[in-house]
Amino acid sequence: MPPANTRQQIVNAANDLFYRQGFDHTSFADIAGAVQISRGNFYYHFKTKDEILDAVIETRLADTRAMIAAWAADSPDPAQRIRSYIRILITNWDKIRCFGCPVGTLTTELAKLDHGAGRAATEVFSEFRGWLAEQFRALGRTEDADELAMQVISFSQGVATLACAFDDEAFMRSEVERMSNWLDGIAAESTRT
Amino acid sequence: MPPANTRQQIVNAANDLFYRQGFDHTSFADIAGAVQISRGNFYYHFKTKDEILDAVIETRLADTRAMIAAWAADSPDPAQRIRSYIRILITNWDKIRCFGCPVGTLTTELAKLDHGAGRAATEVFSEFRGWLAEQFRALGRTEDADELAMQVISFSQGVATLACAFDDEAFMRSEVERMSNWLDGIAAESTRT
DNA sequence: GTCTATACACGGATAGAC
DNA sequence: GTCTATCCGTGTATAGAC
Repeated sequence: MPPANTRQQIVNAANDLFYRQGFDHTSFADIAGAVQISRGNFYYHFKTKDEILDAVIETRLADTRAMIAAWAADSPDPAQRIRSYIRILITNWDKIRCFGCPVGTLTTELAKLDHGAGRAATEVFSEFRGWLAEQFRALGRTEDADELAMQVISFSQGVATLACAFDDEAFMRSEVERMSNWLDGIAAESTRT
Repeated sequence: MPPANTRQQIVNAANDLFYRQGFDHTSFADIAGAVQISRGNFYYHFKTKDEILDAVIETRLADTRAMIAAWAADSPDPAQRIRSYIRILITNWDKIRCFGCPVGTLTTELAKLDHGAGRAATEVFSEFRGWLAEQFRALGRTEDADELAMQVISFSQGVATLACAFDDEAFMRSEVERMSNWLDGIAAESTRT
């Protein structure tokens, strides 16, 4: 088949490398090597490294929206939908154990670099946050929906960070289980009324 | 007064810069500038950048032990001791809001760099983990003391990551409050027997 | 112990041929 | 659109004077 759009190949490779090595530590040479393209070439597609970062974040934002849409299509049950989010820890464990959460690690790296794209990177969190809050609202938690959404994301960030540091799958699994039980409790409250 | 040991000054400056800018992104020039020393000079004290990192981690480990000892001296009450840990989020908020947790962000960075010192960095987590588990054991939770310790650390990591991304002090404070209430519940169980 | 000078590789970025 | 060649700053690290 004809190779996909070179620009998109660059973004895909950068997306992966920024996750695995960090943004700052990833060089043009790294990306060029992954795409099998000459270093000089992709200045045709992107003028600066920051432009690549912007494109990567845009891609991640789109991927996030697609993932959320898929979860929404999977089940109409709000609790089940929230569970889908929590279970990313299991689904992506192979990568998370090595590199942590792509969203959390990028935002903190950009914070340390004092990089302007930090706000854009945080948008990915906001996407999850808004959608999770919707689900909690559907469970009758109109007052604290946003707070609960933040708690769920915070939970997953903590587990990702610690489970990666200790490379501890058992801890990750027991925490997912615990969170799932907590969710059952909230869902039960909502059906009781 | 006579300037403190140059070696220690270097380590202190590196400690701070590694936290604020990240290890990889901090150059010798940055450290030299902070210590007001010539670049060439501190090769007398450290042969490589990795050696500075080792010294920084050693310092952090010592600082952690000192902090724990201070908390232990502050109160004999295990619940209060655990609360001291949780309240770091408030105490160090000025820095955490900008740079996250020093321990969590360093371990994840070193994981991405595939740096050998990652294991040493994780030791700082282990120090907290062991001590927190002791406190939960003192509260009668002999079975799941270590798991609870991990939950507390995981909690603080999640809050640090999210509160930093959104620069949201209110969220951090409400979460510290929630965790504190959870702790009260555990402490109450222990006195009931 | 501290400095200056310098070696040398790698980083991002540009020019211009094909 | 893709390549080669190249510029220039910065990064780690060394040599050697003081």
